[in-house]
Amino acid sequence: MVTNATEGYTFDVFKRHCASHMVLDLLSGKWTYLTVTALRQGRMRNAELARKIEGISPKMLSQTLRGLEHDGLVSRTVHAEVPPRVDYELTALGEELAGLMDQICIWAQNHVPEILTHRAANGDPEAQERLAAAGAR
Amino acid sequence: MVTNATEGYTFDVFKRHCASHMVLDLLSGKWTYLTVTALRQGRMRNAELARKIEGISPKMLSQTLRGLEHDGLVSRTVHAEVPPRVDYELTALGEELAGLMDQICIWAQNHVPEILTHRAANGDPEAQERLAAAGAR
DNA sequence: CGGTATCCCGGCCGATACTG
DNA sequence: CAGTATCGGCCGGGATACCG
Repeated sequence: MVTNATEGYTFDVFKRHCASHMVLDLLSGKWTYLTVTALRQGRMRNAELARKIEGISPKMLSQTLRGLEHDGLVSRTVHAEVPPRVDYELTALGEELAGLMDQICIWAQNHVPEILTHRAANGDPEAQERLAAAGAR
Repeated sequence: MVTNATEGYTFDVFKRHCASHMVLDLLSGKWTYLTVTALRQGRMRNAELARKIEGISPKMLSQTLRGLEHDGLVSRTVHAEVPPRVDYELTALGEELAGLMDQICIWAQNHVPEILTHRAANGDPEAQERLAAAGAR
């Protein structure tokens, strides 16, 4: 229920609240992000994706894709062949989201050193190690 | 280790890989997203944030903020007063990310019905319920 | 008021093994 | 090759109680 409901304000709060949860559902998965951005490169079959994402288990790939399909972000087309072949592709909806996600991905890429520095300054041993490794290279 | 390392290709893969994990670390938290976007409204104290985010426990708020501070996305300033007062504010770095996150948030807001429809079509009972409730209003 | 420590559960996710 | 079923560990995160 929407608690702080002043007149005329209710729906916006509701939308905010609802949207937030949707966003969380969409992003929360460990692999969702990688899968979506990987699919930006175009229609792709299962094995291809698995190779791109590197580290994902067949189970999680399948599971993630089903989740995305469930939300209408990814379309799945099965070809009646032997051996079986399945293609995945971003829908128009998914494409929009993927674009936004990619922005964040790019941002993250460009600021990795900066963030790493902050972490190291705050005593994160892993970050310090990474920085040292990067410096040594 | 980077497995599929062709010459000259290694570093990009490394960057991608590294960035991906950073992104995941940044976004994975259930509350990170909400906290960051909430902070977009400006400097704010703990209790204020707790009210804005609605549903977050003190523990998770604290924990999330510490994580963000750790990465240099949020600055924390303590005022020597009684009762104690602490302000949180996005850093320049955090502001950048917040802008991007907000894009996704807005996108999600605008596409809630669409996604809900997809989910309902795929037999998600909760989505069906929500749609019915929205329709009845 | 702001923050932490402790307990504990649900579910995410990985590994493995198996069907079509 | 695509996908599922099952088991199990791990940890995110909620509730509660407690310090400065």
